[in-house]
Formats: sequence, structure tokens, C-alpha cells
Amino acid sequence: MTVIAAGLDRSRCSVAGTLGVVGEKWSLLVIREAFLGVRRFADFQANLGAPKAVLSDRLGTLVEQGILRRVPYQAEGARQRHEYRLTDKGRDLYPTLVALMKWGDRYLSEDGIAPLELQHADCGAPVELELVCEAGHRLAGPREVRPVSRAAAAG
Amino acid sequence: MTVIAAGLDRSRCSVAGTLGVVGEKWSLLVIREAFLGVRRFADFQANLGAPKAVLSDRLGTLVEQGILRRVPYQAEGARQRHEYRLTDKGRDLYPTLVALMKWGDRYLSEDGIAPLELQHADCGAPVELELVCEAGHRLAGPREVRPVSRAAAAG
DNA sequence: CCTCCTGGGTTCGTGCAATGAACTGTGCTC
DNA sequence: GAGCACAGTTCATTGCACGAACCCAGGAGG
Repeated sequence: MTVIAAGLDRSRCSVAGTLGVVGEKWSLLVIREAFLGVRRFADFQANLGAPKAVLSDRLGTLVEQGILRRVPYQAEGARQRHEYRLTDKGRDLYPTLVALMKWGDRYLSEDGIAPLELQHADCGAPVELELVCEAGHRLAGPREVRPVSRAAAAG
Repeated sequence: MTVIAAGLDRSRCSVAGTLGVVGEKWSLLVIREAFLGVRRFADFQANLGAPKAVLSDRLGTLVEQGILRRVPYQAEGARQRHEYRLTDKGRDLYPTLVALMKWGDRYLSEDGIAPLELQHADCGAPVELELVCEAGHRLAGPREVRPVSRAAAAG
């Protein structure tokens, strides 16, 4: 039995790091809304139902982290305000959200119907998330993956 | 400006649902450990540094949710105990973890070196996560995806 | 000019939930 | 039959999330 875990340094694990940034309860939901086109404070609040204080804090953190940026805008006949938009760094969280969504679609939807389908804008076919290696092979699951520690020369 | 968000029903969004199951601080880290081969309470605790009470609660929740299962085992010269193993449902969270890891690798590793590399066990090439559609096209990002609500017929 | 309204927050009191330390309990070894 | 190791539970404390209330800036309306 291979206990891969032994030689690995998880003090600076990327999973833990990422969760430290976006792992709080509302963060990924805020980002989901952002992907759906939401930009304004009140809309985030209405769609998520999060308390204003928490939402304000999360938006601030996400801006600090460079995942969202504040952009000034001016609605007609209103004073200038600012909205929140995804940066490239934020946009790169898309696969994470898709992965969460796909899992929920499979295991949580009662009637087996996914609430939201993702279609390829060009051809209309459903979008999937796949594990592939650089040699082009498609991987079926974790069993076909070998984790290799980089930092320490372990095992 | 397309506000996609308007017609969508997020009360039963799969992202929110999944986060409800594994979105707590330690849950995904427990699952990460499980993928790395950790099975026993004390090892989870040592590797994660989580308080025992929380860890006990999380493990229980994950078992309840069918993500882990308790399996009896008997170490030589010790009394029977049980360990925690991933179910298929849990194993299907692998893409989620990989997505989190890849993002962290890109944006959080200081020296640009990922702490952990995933290799295809068969050929040794690095493993990536890709968005593809069923027609076989590779998608570069969220801009090439069109979200379509299933439940409500929203304009 | 004065007031209301609306968007975008901040402040505050409460309560639950996370934390770490201490305790329990069981079966094996000595 | 004492001690030990593993696998938890219990408990007191701390912190953070929550919801309600309040604040502020600028237009609109009178």
C-alpha cells in the first residue's frame, strides 16, 4: 500500500492556499455571480441573500486578492458608482466553478436534471471538464494520476 | 450588455449545493488527504492540524454524505479500528481538487514552482484540466461558454 | 432650500460555530 | 493490572457570521 502522503509538504499546498483565498462560504458564490454577469453590489446581495456586511467584506477581499477589480461607472442621471468585474486571475477560477457545478449536477440534482447547462457558444454542444495529460491521453480518474513532490526530494 | 443572470434560478444552483456539502473550511482538505492516501484519524489530524472535534465532525459529515465510508481494519497487534476511504462519489471530487490546485499553482506559488506535480501514471506527462465540448472542441475560457437555464423557460 | 429616495455601504448586538485543552474509553502489551 | 496508543467526546473560550439599524452622497421633486 503506497502511502504517497508521507513525503509531501502540505504546508504550502496549493489546494490549501487557494481555499485560503476563495474558500470562505460566500467567496465562490460571489465569483459564480460574477461569471453570470453580475457586477453591482445590490445585485450580488439580491441574488445571494448574503448579509451586506459579509458581502462587503468578501468583495473587498476579492479585490485585494486581485480576483475582482472595482471599475467606476455612471448610470444615466445617477451619481458615479463602481462595480466589480473579474480580472484574468478571477476568470481562471472558471474550471473550479465548473468542477463544483458538475459534481453537484451529478449528485445533488433530485430529478437528474442539471439546473444550468453549459454549452459551447460556437457549436452548442454541452461542455465538460476533462483530465488530460500533455501527451494527449484522456484520464478516467485519480487512479491514473501519480502525484510527485517538487520541493523536497522525498521517497 | 447581456445580463445572463436575470433568468436563472440559483436557489438550487449546483455550485451552492456542492459548497453546502464540501464547502466548509476543512472538508476539501480532508478529501485532499484522502486522495493522497491518508485513511486514519490520527494521520488526518497530524497532516491537517485541524482540531480533533472539528475533524471528527467533518469526517462524520462526509461519511453521512456518502463521500467517505468507514471501513474496519486491524493493525497487527492492535485492536480493531476503522479507517476512512473515498467512495466513488468522493472520488468524483477529484477534478474540483485539481482545479483548485492548478489555480493555486499559477497564482500562489512564490517561486513559480508547483509544490506538487500530477503525472499521468502511464506516460509520465503532466496532467491538465481542460474544458471541452462533446463535439471535441477545446475551450479557452468562460467567454466561449453559454450558460442555459434548464428549469425555468427564461427569456 | 429642504426633503425624500436610492445605491452602496458601515456599525452594532447577538448567537452559533471553530478552537485547543482536557477528559474518556477500549483493548493490547508488558 | 498498569501503562500506552488510538480515536474520539466534552468543555470553556474566542471569533466570525448574521440581520437590523444606521449613515452618507447626490439627484429628483416640490
